[in-house]
Amino acid sequence: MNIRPTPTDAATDAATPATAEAPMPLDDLCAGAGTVCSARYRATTPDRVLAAASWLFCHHGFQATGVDAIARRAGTAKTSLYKHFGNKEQLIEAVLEREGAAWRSWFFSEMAKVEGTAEDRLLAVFDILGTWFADPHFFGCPFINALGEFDVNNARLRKILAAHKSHLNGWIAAQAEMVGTPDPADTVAQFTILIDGAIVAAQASGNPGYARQARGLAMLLLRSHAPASARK
Amino acid sequence: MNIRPTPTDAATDAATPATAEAPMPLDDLCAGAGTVCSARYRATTPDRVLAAASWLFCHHGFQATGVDAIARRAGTAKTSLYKHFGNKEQLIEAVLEREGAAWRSWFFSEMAKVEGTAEDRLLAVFDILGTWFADPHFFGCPFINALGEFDVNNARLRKILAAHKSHLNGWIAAQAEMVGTPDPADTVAQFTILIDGAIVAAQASGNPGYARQARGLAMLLLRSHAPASARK
DNA sequence: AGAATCGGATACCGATCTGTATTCTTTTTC
DNA sequence: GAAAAAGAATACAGATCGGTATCCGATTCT
Repeated sequence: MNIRPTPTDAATDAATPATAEAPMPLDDLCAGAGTVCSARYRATTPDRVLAAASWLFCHHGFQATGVDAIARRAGTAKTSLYKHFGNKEQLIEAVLEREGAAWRSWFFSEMAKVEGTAEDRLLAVFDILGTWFADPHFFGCPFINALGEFDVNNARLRKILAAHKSHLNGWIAAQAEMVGTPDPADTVAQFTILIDGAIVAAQASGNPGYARQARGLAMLLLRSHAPASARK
Repeated sequence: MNIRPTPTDAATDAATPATAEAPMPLDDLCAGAGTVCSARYRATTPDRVLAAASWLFCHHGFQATGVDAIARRAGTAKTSLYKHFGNKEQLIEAVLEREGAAWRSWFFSEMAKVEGTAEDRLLAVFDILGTWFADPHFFGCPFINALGEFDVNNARLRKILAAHKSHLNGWIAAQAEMVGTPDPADTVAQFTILIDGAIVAAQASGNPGYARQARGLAMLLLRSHAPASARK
């Protein structure tokens, strides 16, 4: 058991194999980093740092990842990293904010492909989650992971988390109103449970199938009120 | 924002206020540590260490908690800690195992008070979760928190996690068979989503009400098959 | 061409980390 | 009461942490 990254990870953690040659391409830098990949950062130094930090944070945790390792993987100097982000805390915040933005961007672009009613869209949430879970390098939601790692009383972090959640929740509430659920706020809370539960269950088990189970529960929920009406 | 424990935490983190006097009573040692409290460790040195480690791990995370801080809070010497647990990894494993055992002991003792059918017991799961969430020092499930903090490929940790989950899942499966759900394995998976989702949602929001929402979803699920029959 | 900015390389600082060695005191056990 | 085990106190080792200072090369802009 390893708290720190295993020795075998060194090859993938570092962008270059000890001998400095050409820097790792961006696509490789964030390979298997889930939502990060969809961001397609431009190849500026800050972007490379963010991509490298995302990968390492998600694979080894925030506290366990050192600044030196991030700079090494990004193929940049620690000096530059600090020049752009100030300190590690602000880097973590920047990573979370960009992770959230990248995830939402990906999610809603997938959702834009869905045709049908608001109910169809609400159910499609879990189909999209399923493709996320099926990524071989799926590591769970960075926000949920950060939730357990940092102190409970961390205002800045909880603010970033709340902002991310409110984006999705606002959309769900709008769909719920279209469907005509008796209390959209309740629907949002119930979907929160289903989404977070599916994420954690999939992460813990490595089984993407929980997305389908959550979808089944959501369908049950939507069918429970309004037996056949409420279509928009 | 503080990654490391805030300076103001020092007063509660340390068992003694810098000047070594009488060691902190065990009840205070694990005050507000949620499930740990229910364990009621005996006052031996290993037990004190486990209680102190649980409290600190849950409040500040595993990686962010140093061995020195654990020994300080336990009112013991670091030497004794290492004599009993070998190293920090084994201490973490011991803490998780004991946390799991304590939680299950508490959970099933609460469940023993529930009268009624298997369906009633399955719904009572969320009432019990609700009392857990309502603890002012509720910090989420230590296993879920550990999931995000440690490396994905951590065999020992995942084994402990799986063992904990299988205890609860086995019980749920038994109840599901009594109720007569079409596929008990499906029911277990769906309850996993509801339970984990409620835990994470309550942790993220600080609102214990998610237990009730999850209970509502569970009731919907149980009522969906077998319209009026299947009582045992 | 000259100036200015950006970024890489390296060494370093103080603090903290896990873990150990040593010494002494207390408690248990026979 | 003596032997033995357990624990406290202290200091320390080696490594790594976050963060900074300095220097130098390359690029860009006017």
